[in-house]
Amino acid sequence: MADDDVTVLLRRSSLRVTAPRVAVLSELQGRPHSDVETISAAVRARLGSVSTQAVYDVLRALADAGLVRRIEPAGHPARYETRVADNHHHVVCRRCGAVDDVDCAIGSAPCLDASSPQGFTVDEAEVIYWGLCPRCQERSDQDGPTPTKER
Amino acid sequence: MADDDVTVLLRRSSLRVTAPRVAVLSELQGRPHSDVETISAAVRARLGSVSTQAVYDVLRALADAGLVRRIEPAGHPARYETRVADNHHHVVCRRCGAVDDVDCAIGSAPCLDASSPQGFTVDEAEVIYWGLCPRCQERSDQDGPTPTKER
DNA sequence: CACGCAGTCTGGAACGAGTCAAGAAAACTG
DNA sequence: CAGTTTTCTTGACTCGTTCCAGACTGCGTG
Repeated sequence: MADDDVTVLLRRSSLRVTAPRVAVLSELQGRPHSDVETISAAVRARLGSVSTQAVYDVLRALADAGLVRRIEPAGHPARYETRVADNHHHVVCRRCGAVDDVDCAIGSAPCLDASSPQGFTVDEAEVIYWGLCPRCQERSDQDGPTPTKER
Repeated sequence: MADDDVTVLLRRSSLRVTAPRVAVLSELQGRPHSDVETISAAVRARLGSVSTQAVYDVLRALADAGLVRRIEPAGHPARYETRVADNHHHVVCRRCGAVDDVDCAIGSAPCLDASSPQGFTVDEAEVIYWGLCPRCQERSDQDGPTPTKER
């Protein structure tokens, strides 16, 4: 997606159009499920120098505006993705933390009715599948036993 | 559950029976979904003094042995529970972090088949429902608008 | 098209949860 | 019980993330 389109996206959410924002959003399109460090590196490669703080701020602004979704798999730093319109879930590799999309097994969001437990008001059902990515499956066939729950 | 029973549990998993372990496990039975701090406090009230580190170590040992399950809701410290035999899920309050059990919507574990996405080997489907607990619903009716995604 | 200010960015300090390391102190083994 | 192995204590430290104060800037207004 061209930077122009990203600009339109930002404007449409009444967010100021700044270089860091354009860069973050644009880089994120090409690298779904990146963590802050990866994003920072990409943004810096493009703009020269951007503070880590700015990246955090931008990501928060984008997330608040609904342009970006934050994923926080237990035991791994947060990831971000731009695929935000639909209701999909994620597979996370126990060993290397790789993340991939999984289309919703059931239907529309929240895709599972929690049977209104204990008076809670539920507005989102988050599903995370845990397992091993292809690459790590290979590795564990060779060296050593399957990792246990890890840490 | 009496400490004797807890002792048996530990032995059965070939874990050494130490005061901190008995205390942690036993307190956890009465307080499901406690975080480390709560557990430490309870254990100290019972034993006098136990280092935080010991609590972490004990919890890890128990988790590795499968006597305890660790829950890590994004943005909240880890919680622990002793209900491990069945396959159930959790509701988490966006505002106060309260956790409650939800019986599995579908069937046995993993209760949702990830349609074997991108070659991942899936061994667990984790479901977290996000919402507001009864108490926080009240509070938000009064003071101020519903919290957005929080943070 | 200069002005002004809310909204952004920089750099650095600070924080909470959790981990690592080394030695002292217990729990099983025979 | 003496020996061996595991666990607990203490304290320093990492990592991801947030907070703060001040400098800077995109952009609606006059």
